[in-house]
Amino acid sequence: MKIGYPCINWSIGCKGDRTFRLKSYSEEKLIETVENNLNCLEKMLEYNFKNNILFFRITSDLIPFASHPICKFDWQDYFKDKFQDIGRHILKYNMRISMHPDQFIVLNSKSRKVVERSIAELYYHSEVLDLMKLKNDSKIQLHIGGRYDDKNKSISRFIDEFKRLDDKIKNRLVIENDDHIYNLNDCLILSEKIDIPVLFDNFHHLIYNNNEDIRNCYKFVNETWNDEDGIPMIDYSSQKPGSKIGSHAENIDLLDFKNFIEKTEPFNFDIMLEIKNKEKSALKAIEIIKNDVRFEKRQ
DNA sequence: TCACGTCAAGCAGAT
DNA sequence: ATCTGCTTGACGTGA
Repeated sequence: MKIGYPCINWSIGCKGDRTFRLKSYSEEKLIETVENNLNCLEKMLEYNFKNNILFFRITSDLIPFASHPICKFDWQDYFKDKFQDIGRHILKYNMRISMHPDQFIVLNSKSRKVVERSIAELYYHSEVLDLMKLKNDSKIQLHIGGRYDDKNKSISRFIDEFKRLDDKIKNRLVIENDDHIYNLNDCLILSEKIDIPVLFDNFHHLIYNNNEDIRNCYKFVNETWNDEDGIPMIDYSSQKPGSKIGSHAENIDLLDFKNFIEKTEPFNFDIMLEIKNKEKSALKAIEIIKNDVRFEKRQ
């Protein structure tokens, strides 16, 4: 059971998601920015290793405009050695990596242009993981997409597009339940059809579910991940007190987290904390697991 | 140095 | 119609 946080570390004064405006695009600027981003990524991973945080989500902004037509630069080749170096560290540290393309990536869009752009962006994500030579247990997590007033047709479009994807994307893609269109049940049904792992998001599930027995959920989710995929990844968050339903907490709610871990027994997962203060909450979560003998066997 | 308008990209739901 | 949230502010021009 690895604990992680997404994309940004607030403690080390360096973030790996620096970008710039399309208008100011130049190769020099791209190289300079990516150099910074990769160096910061390295530092964040070092910090994580020292603190036993062995799960991390790499930002989609690592290579700005990587999938945009304006980018003709062969960043894959230029940064090949650096990527390999980072990848070697990840493997040596026994870390797990995920990525999460942002809201513009909609594989089941009704617009062909949006679908093509989405595929290009997914390709970029898989290139990053491939350049680091990470195994297929490093995943790219995506929601199923839009509803467009017809869920069945929209799911069919997802299936059609998925089947046409390059194997290197297919081998890394996992689907995540969202909090208002496609819930866990939808993901499990789709998973059965195209054999794709389901990444369970407990907070989305809390907001949007089918009143399932939670232990059954973990059981079914668990079955969608095979040996090559690694143990299942889970996104964990809790409600920000006093805020709109669905707002992610600033700080980890230790009682809720403990409760959550207890309920997932006996399954083993890697847990991504979608909590705003990032590494601070990860450190607390790791303490909880370390100090509870019941959780020992699942480490 | 700082204020502030704007930023590659989609979609749904609230106002 | 327009705004907001999503995983998250921050780029960069103009004064």
